[in-house]
Amino acid sequence: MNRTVKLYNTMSRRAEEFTPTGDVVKMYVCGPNLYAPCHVGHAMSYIVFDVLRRYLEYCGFEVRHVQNFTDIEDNIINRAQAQGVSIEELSEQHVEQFFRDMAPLNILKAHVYPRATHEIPTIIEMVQRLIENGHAYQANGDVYFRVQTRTGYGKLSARDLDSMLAGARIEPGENKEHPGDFTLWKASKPGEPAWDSPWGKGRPGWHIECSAMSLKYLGHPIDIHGGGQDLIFPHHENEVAQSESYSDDQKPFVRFWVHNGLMRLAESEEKMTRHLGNLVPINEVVQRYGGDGLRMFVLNSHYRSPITFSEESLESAKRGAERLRIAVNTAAGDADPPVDAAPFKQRFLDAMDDDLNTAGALASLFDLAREINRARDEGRSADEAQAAAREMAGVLGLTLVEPQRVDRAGAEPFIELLVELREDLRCAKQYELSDKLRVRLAEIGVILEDGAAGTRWRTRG
RNA sequence: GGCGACGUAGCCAAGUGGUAAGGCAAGGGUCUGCAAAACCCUCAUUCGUGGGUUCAAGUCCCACCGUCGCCUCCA
Repeated sequence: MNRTVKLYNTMSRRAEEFTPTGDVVKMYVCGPNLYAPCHVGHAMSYIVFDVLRRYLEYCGFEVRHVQNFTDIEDNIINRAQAQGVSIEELSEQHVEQFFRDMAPLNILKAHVYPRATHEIPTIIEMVQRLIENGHAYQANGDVYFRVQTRTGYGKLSARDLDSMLAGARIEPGENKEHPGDFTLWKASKPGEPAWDSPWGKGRPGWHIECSAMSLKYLGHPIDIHGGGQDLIFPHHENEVAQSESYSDDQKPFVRFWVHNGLMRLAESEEKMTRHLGNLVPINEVVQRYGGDGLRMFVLNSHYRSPITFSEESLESAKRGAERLRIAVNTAAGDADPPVDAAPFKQRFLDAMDDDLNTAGALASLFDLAREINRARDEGRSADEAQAAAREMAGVLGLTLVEPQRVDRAGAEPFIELLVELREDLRCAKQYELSDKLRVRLAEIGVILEDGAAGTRWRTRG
């Protein structure tokens, strides 16, 4: 399927038609630092890039998806020391947690998950090259990137060195030539994890790992580099500087920079970052609103807009997901004319083409759901339309399966039995008892619906 | 201080020149023993405020008010 997908590129600050360089779309998404569990803000980012990947694949592109894990960095070292464990143990624990958190969100797995500590030789080679071509220098075992050699420094984040210096937060650092220079390699203190290098024992700086790993696993230029807007500066700006300097500006580093807006908390209005201790764990949200609920919440607004986490919005999203689920999963009749999903699908795809307008795409999906429900009420056929709706929901990564609060398979015979007993009670007009059964089942997550064709039941999270 | 966003109904939110999508909530109705679900109807003459451009502006320009983000810990 040949579609024209437009994507907003942070570098050019406008939406551009997306085309890959080769047969395969090379997509690199910045992963988490492994010193604390992921929070809902991370979930938002991974949901956004999951939808981007799903849509590109839907459009017929083959996507090679790489996501790093940062497993060496100050926070990890500090946290590991505080807990009396090695950085390997700490990272391993959070990698496992990461996959446990992502599974219910229906996030497709990346093809490669490189880790900084496994890529030390590549990193060293890269730093060495940067020193050779004059873009980096060593000082007392540290290696810094020389910001002033790059005329384009600041092009991604739309700022220049002078205006950055106007801000008060740049620390000069005694070893740096220029306050804006950043660390490529950091000499280790006694007791810290360290690797041998031409500059002595040390460890990589934060930014260099992504340049090294994207080069190794995808090759430059990469088509899409994604992450949260908080990474634009300094992280991604520095990646651009070092990666393009590495090839002496022979190769652009990234063709499309894609950044999602950030999530913040309603009450405190504070961004949910872990250093503020103000985080909402993913599993807690999933338990209350379901994976689809969280996804709906994220996709109901544009990925570049900031969103505010609130119970009300999550509840609203959860209810919406339920509405779609019922529309798609409840059997309709077989009379003519069947529902024609084509115009809804068209609207859906047009919205997705337009810089991933998931809110617009969802609107079309909801309209289709109404058509399906209407047809069902009229006894008309909706099988194909339901299949189309499932396909559209699938592009958005919505599962539309019932939440697993009740072990459906195990409980089924017993629920059926209760439904049957309740039918008998209703026939005998024993409504007090039959209503009690319905109420009690609802409390444990089983919803009964009495219709003309008998009683249907479903589960609810 | 520098750079950049945003302000659309009770809440969330789409919509970048042609006369306001969608979801949630609310009210009325159909169906039902009662519910639930679903369907139908109602719910912004109006898009922070004031000017301007235009035949036409939520959409472009200017000013003002307000909210928020980034400025080397951050998805």
